Amino acid sequence: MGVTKTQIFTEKQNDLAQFFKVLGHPARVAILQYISSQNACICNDLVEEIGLAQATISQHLKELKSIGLLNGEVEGKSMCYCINIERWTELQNQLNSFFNTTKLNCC
Amino acid sequence: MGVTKTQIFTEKQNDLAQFFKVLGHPARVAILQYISSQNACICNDLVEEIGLAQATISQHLKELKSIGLLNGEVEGKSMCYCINIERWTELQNQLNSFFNTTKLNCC
DNA sequence: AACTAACATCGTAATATTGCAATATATAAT
DNA sequence: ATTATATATTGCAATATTACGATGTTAGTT
Repeated sequence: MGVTKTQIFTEKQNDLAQFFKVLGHPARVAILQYISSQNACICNDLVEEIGLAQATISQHLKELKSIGLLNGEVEGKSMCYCINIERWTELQNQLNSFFNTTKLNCC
Repeated sequence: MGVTKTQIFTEKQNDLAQFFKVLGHPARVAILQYISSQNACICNDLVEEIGLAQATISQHLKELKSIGLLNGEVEGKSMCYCINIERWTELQNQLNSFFNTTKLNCC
């Protein structure tokens, strides 16, 4: 086995979990924090800043892009990655909605 | 390889990522939602409700416990799992803090 | 055109996760 | 004491993730 049985869950549950999963790696948390601390961002900075190989950083960036959290623009021979504000806010709301609607019944 | 290089990240980054990671599985999202929809909860219900084997559910519950999100009390021959309200709120705040402080600079 | 810089992608090794059957444990019922 | 029920743990197979070297690709430089 080893396959997550996505088919037995709702689309919302899968989406939410997918989003959590992408944020569930310290490198990706660090990447988001670093990008947000700059006004612009060039991937090569990240390699030095984070301390992982270029290929690895590129892979993490891809995952962050996959949930729409990052926009990438070509800028000369560099890439300029930045946070997609709309998506960022949307995800924060979705997440708070999950936390709030998951009511706090206790036995 | 295959090991996450936790040592190159801060404790906060690792903690936050760990928390996201635990929530990053649809079964665990579903478990939290189901528990919250009941006043009490018995694990056996979850097996029928979620549709995974008992061993698998037990494993997911263990991970949710590992970040302090669930309390488990013995109740007769059953277990009564419930959400740890304090921890729940604490995590929600931590998470919003991450979203808010990760400023929205864009290029 | 050849060269360089900045990524992206591929291939692969190491490790982690998922899921379940089998088994262990603990409590209640008979 | 034996049996039944509920949950935890163990062991294992299948798959996913992480990390990186090697190689591709694309855009600027000489």
